[in-house]
Amino acid sequence: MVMHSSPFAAKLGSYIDLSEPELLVLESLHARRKCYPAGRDLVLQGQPEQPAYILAEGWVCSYRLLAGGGRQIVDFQIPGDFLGLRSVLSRTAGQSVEPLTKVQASLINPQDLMDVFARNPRLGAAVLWAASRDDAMVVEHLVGIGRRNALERTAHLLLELGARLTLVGLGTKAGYDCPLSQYVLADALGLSAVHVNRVLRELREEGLCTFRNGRVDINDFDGLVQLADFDHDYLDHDGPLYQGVQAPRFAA
Amino acid sequence: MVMHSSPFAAKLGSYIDLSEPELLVLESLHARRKCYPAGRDLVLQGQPEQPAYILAEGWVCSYRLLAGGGRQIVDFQIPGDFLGLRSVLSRTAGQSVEPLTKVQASLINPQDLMDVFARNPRLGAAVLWAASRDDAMVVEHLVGIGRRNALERTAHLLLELGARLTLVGLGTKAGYDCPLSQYVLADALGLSAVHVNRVLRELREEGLCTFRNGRVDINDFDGLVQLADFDHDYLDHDGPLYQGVQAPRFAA
DNA sequence: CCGGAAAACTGACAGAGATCAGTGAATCGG
DNA sequence: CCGATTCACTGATCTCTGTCAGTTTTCCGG
Repeated sequence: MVMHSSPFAAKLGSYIDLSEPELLVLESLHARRKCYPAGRDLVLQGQPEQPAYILAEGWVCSYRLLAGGGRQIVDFQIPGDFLGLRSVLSRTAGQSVEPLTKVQASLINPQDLMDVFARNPRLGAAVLWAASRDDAMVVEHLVGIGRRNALERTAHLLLELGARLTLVGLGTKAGYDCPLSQYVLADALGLSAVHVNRVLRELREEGLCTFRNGRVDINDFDGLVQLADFDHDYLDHDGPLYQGVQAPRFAA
Repeated sequence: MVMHSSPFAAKLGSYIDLSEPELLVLESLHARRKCYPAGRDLVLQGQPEQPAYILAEGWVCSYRLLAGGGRQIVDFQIPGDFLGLRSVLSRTAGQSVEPLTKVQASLINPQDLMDVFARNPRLGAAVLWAASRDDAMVVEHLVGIGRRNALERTAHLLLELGARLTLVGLGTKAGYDCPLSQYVLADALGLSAVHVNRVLRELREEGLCTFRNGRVDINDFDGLVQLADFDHDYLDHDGPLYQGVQAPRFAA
């Protein structure tokens, strides 16, 4: 793997080899990079004409609010991830997007994005793949909440975050920095904060992993994987389709 | 709304006005229509090169299997819906697709599909919108399983199915035919079949809706909507984006 | 460095839903 | 049309997770 200037390039670069010009194009998307404080939503559920961003630094979550006052976090975004890509396509945002830490993000002009894709089909394919990986993660969360118990589900989330962070150079098999509070974790896992606390304690006592002071230490990777029934495939299987994009079909 | 020859055309036609030629193109996609028995998977999770279909008749579910033997149904597909569209993009199928009844479906050649989109951008946009609606439904299921109790969740699913069936002319506000068993419902709702039974009884006793002998009768639509916190928006908001597809931006 | 606020943590108790172990009702292929 | 299989349905019990009501620890701005 090449040294990458941005997590976004690192992420795409881990699936297709990026040429010098392509790296420059990706860099150009970061032109309007700005800093945003934690807690103030970047995208608002139900609002039209919401912006899209590429996240350069910090953590973000996308969530849905319910009438009863509860919220369900659908996914977390980490550096290199798109924010609100869906709302570019479907006009109205289905979810809100909130920074969980101070973040740096680049505002994306939809038209610029389309132009980039038109001129660099491989990048378009890579982003499309990334979007479809995001969908796969949502499905995985659905499966987890529907069919895994609290312990398995929590282990699964911690592993998933670890895998994603490792991809952009922000984590290893041994652990990663994680700014999520137990309340936030609870909103993502469909649990109460109290129970998240109990579950984290159990993971610690079982010698599987330790989540403390903003740091996740994975003590027994294989044990965790087994407990969570964690299947790495949904995160990094084939990568984007090249046929018809990189080269015409008959050339294969 | 015009009289439509297929549920697929009915679905797309409810969001963009379809011209005569466009209707013919949609019809041509149904060329390889075939019948498939209940229970034999059409798409297999984890397998590469899986086919895609447009469902013409019958009910289908897409699901994920877990190591423990449980399964989580991610979504149901009804006539007019795409099957395995995602696997066309990402090479490997993330979910299996199983017919719940005898079905009729049209096998789709990915290349044909791309050609159709290239020549009929409005149809491409409409299908893209439909795909994004599918994603919104998955998110809605996630929110439901994470934050709604069994009664609300079940009510929500029954309402969602009703709305979708109504769109393609297979249901009304008053009810619809529904071939789902309580076991299947349980796999979709993240509940046990026993509890689904109890929940359905309660919905019946509360005078909200009656699910019996393959028929859902909605007795108190507004009551159900309120109980489920059902927000129709995620199913039928704006429809696809026209800008940049139907006409260049400056023409607006 | 200090005080206040947020986050982490804990025990006691309650409740939603799972599991177990069945009995009736419907459906269907032969 | 009949036996078998699937599906619908029920009560009793158990357990996982939520709720309540705190205390302690950590963090952060002034």
